Amino acid sequence: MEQAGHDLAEDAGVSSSAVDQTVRQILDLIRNRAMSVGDVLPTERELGELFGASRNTIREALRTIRTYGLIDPKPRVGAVLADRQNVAIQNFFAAQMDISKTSFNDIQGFRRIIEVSIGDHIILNASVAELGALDEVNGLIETAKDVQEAAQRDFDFHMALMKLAGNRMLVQTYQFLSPVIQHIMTVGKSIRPVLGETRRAHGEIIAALRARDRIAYSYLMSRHLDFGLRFVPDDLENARAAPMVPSPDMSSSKDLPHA
Amino acid sequence: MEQAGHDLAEDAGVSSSAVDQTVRQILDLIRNRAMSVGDVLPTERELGELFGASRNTIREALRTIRTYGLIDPKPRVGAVLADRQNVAIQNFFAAQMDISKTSFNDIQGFRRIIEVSIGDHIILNASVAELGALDEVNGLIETAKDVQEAAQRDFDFHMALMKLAGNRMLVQTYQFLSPVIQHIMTVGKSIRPVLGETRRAHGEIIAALRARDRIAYSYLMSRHLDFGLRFVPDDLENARAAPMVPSPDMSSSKDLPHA
DNA sequence: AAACTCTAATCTGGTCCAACAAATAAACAA
DNA sequence: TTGTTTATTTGTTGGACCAGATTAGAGTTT
Repeated sequence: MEQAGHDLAEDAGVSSSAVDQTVRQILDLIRNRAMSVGDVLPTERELGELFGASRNTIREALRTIRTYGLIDPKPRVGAVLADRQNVAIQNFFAAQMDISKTSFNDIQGFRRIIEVSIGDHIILNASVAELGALDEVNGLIETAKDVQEAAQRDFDFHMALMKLAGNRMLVQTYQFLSPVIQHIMTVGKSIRPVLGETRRAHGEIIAALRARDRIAYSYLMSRHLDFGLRFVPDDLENARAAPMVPSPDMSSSKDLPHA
Repeated sequence: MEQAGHDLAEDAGVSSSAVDQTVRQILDLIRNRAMSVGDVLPTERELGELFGASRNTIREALRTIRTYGLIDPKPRVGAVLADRQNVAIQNFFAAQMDISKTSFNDIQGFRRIIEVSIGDHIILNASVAELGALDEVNGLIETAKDVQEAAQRDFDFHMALMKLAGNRMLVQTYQFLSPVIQHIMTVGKSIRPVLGETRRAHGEIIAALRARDRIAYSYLMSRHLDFGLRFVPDDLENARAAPMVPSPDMSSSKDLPHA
């Protein structure tokens, strides 16, 4: 049976499909040329000539890279290196159909494991000034105009905590999960909007950190996360009302600054 | 900084590209027919006729769904509904994160945070039989013929622990880091090969779990990780592990070092 | 007649090709 | 400056062929 027990790279056959090879080649191209966001890839025809593949093959490879949120093709310009992984990840999770209970519980459980246990690191690393900045971030929560912005502020606070732990892998992982976490927050807040309570809970957490009280931190953070999760329904089906299922790809969304 | 413009919910994508529409249609098809893993989608030609799109468009849409890990096309059969999100999520991981920018200390610190704090979850979730299986995995360590295999066995033990915690996100994250972790282990063991000590330390950890003693687990695991880290030099720049370039799709995921 | 073997037709995804449509950056004209 | 044209690029289509696996069937053997 197909079980996850096996390691990846079992057959490691050198012969993969032309599209897969092209994906690798394009990613290598991006890496070797040290391209960054905003740069444009060669045109599809040029890539085809470069790698000896037809334009259809190139397009399928670009479609994969595009699904990762790494590029955003524009007519007349080419594929622009993009930074839309958050949208891509959101689409990824939205495409999973059994996303309802298990996956969200997994992610919340993952948060719980991480956030509760970083107290020690924050206590060791964070300065008084940094804790003050935390207070400032927390204060913004109640200025949110709508549910989505409130979720954004809430997430900002937890992300600020992550950063204080002083571990980049931690921050990257949390960043990776940010679309889903914010979605969970949005759903929870739209069901039960209690910005004041959230702010107070965050404040208590900050106070525990100021007192360098790791026991209090663990308790308060654990309680805070449990409380938030309580109001997330088991079936997130109606959650589709929230902006969880945008266009499958990024579809060159124009980021109008004011619209 | 992240651009604050959240464009997710605004236009709801009334007029997206044909490929994007097709992706949605195929996903809807899967949902409406209540298809599950193992079922086969209609052929590309049939889908094209069904949705009024050319086969190339269908193929690009399928390529996206494939990148999500939802299907696994097989010649002469069709696109089989698959359950390869674990591989897919790793590719998304790799596409977003630049491991090279995180130091090995970051990754070890990340391990420490996770592995030390999952004791509670293992104590709650793991049965006696599962702890016995853990013993079995641990016993294989001293059968390793070379350093690399020893690192593999060592990693297997820690991965088995992760799985006992009962959180898939955790397992996927650990799986994603496996090349780097195993590399660290390999370096450490080649500097100071102490398979017996490792096995004994693991045994103590298992004993703590059997006794449902969370304090002992935290202490022993923490000591174990610190001990292993002590013999890893700080700069592992020259000895990079496998590159973290994502395998394009799930088909035959291979982590061959380039060059 | 029934069972087995080998072969050819058939169906699938994988790849390629040529063309046209739509969008738009850039050059150009008013 | 403003509107228009042009050229280039992606988006989409319809077709073609290939490699490989499955299937149907003819032929052979029991």
